[in-house]
Amino acid sequence: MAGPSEHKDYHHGDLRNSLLAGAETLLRQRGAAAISLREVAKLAGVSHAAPYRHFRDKEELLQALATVGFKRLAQALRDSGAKYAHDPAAALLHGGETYVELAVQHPQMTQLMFGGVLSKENRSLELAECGESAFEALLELVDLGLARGIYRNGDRMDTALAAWSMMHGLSMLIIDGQLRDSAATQDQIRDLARGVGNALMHGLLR
Amino acid sequence: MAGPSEHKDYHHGDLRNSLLAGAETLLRQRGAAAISLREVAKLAGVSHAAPYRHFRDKEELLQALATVGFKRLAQALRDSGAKYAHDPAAALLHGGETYVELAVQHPQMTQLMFGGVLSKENRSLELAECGESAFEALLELVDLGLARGIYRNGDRMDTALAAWSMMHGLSMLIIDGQLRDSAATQDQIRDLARGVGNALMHGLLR
DNA sequence: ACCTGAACACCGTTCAAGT
DNA sequence: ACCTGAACACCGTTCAAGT
Repeated sequence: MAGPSEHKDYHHGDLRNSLLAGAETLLRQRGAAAISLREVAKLAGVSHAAPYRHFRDKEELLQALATVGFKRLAQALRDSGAKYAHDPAAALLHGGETYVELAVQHPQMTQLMFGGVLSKENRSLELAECGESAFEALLELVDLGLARGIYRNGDRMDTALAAWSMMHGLSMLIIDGQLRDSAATQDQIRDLARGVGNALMHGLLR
Repeated sequence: MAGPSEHKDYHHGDLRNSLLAGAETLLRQRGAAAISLREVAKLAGVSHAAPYRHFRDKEELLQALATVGFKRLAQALRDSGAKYAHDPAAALLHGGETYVELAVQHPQMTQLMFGGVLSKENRSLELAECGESAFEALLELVDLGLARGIYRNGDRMDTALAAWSMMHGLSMLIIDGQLRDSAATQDQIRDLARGVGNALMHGLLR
């Protein structure tokens, strides 16, 4: 578990990953806004200027961190597709539930990914790719249903966007504390996700 | 247009509102994260310690600013209800479109209101009341439809939450730039809102 | 190559002091 | 009552200098 180098001069063989690990700790503990490059450097046992050898600026470190979140999300959605391949409606519903549960379990990460923390321009290629990969995982869930003809609308984008909006909106409302009274426990959150999932599938109208 | 006082000693009869106006300017120009109390004070022509006479800390100023946004939102939803009182489905759809348009027109304000900028605890009474007032305006839109029996689910909370989640999610995805390609123009945004509104009303399933 | 330490221009917040 | 100016402990970023 010790560092790969025995020299005293350079404390790290892999400072970049040490910095990312420290940043994720701060993210979990105190949120994206409380991540300071100087504290991340201190956690890694290095001077406050050292991070600039590995990241152009703070933004680049935050983008690298958000990438982890998008990878996690894409994987979870693909798992839903694999698990319910025989029942495409259940696959989409389960994917939605998973989306909300993941967001609520990692609220700070979700806010970093979707909360306007990162600049809209200058997004790194890797971040863009991981975001698109997560969206593609959703599209594949939709395609399962389209292949069986279960959806009213044949446009995969329309169907995917409606599902994404519904589950994303519920997630953000819970995370931001707008539903504090009715989303306190994990059971309540699952029920909320199922409720809006049901409305998504069958519609509000009689 | 000049200050209400002729004295040179105190530049403001209403420093509190001058500070709020300056903060809103910074919010629009550069986002919530870029609001600094020191710059707000400079915009009002006052020392950097003066704001502390009117706000306990930066958080309190930001909360006062977010209150304005919630009032605007509540009013817009009530207008939809008044305009389409005879057609409750249209009222809810129009309310949803308005929600998205308002969010896209004021992205920085929306992120201040819903983006995890404000602390979840210590929310001022006024902010909480304005948030609840906006939610009540949504519930009244739902009640119009319940009175005519148009909804499958008789629970007003379930219906309201599904509608809110859908429109809130779409708004946040657009604002955060996740739909950059397909939400560039105002017309495209209206079409997206109508598309998910249609899915909300009729459901994804055939 | 990789890191340090000083420096610069910022922050939020506090507090004695002025009028 | 209302505001100022100095002070403190932080920031992100840059850069000459060390090994």
